[in-house]
Amino acid sequence: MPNNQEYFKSVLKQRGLKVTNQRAAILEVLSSRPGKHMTAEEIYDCVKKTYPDIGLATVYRTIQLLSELGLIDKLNLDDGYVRYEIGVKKSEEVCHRHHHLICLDCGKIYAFQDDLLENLEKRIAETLGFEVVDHEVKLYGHCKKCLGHK
Amino acid sequence: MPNNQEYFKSVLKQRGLKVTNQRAAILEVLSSRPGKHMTAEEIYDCVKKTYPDIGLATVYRTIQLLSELGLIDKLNLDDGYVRYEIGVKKSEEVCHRHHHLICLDCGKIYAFQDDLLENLEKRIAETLGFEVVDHEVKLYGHCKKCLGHK
DNA sequence: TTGGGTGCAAAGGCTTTGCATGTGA
DNA sequence: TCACATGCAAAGCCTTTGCACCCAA
Repeated sequence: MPNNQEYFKSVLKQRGLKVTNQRAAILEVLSSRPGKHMTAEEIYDCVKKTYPDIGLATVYRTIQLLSELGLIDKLNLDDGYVRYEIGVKKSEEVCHRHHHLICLDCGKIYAFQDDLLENLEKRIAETLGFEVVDHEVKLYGHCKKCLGHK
Repeated sequence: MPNNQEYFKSVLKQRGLKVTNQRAAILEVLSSRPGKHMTAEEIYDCVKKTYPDIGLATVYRTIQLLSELGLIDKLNLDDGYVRYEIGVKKSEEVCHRHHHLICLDCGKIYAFQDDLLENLEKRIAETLGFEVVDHEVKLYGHCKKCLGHK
């Protein structure tokens, strides 16, 4: 994913931060697995294959940085792990975060986009005076595959 | 909230579990604060006023139990604490969980009900074959009060 | 050269668990 | 009576932090 790497480098330089092999390797791991939600430990294990000397602390520090830069998205499934996936934002415009379908049977996570919430947010702004700037939607249920197995 | 307490007792007995003072006290704390989202520590501090000998472990064990029984709802704001609030379910029918508006400025949490998601869920079932049974929606932004302060 | 970055180990902080004692039914 | 519940303290577990060394710019 050279696009991501180039953009990544420019953002870092812009902030006076350094482009290190570790940071590039971590971004590469996530970039090469779009839609995959990885824990810090999983990222650590993957990066170690190409960069054996990396430390877990660096992984934590880097995913926090990448998250702040908006390059990766955070997902919390309340199972004790915070997961990360490569961001889908392609422009500088406001990009509504995609939502997640979580299968209660197999644990698989599906993503979907929907603009339905825009109406809701508009209504909330009108009635409650609350200005929504971000949202997180998680739908739990049973996926097609697991329903078929019954 | 005698209604909650009665229902609570019947559910426990039904499962062969005991109605202890500690459990009743914890439920009472949450019942008397509808819409308030409390951490385990906050519940612990409140319960200690009426039941000084209670242990923090009991609070954790009880909120887990109450959550499994569907009497209280869990809310995770990703700040390191899991919060709980008294459930709003009043009947045995499927009751869609209410949603939360979280102010990024003052941290206050507002609740709202909306049936908008039903359309979305129906569409997801039709197009993806995914059967939604529960959902969690969090909207982040700026509340009326904080917007006024600017 | 040099200030940010990294690795390692230790510390943090919320939550769970083991075990002996207590108690509701 | 007796299985379930509680309190205390210790352990678990994910994540963060301190510090000396390293390295991209």
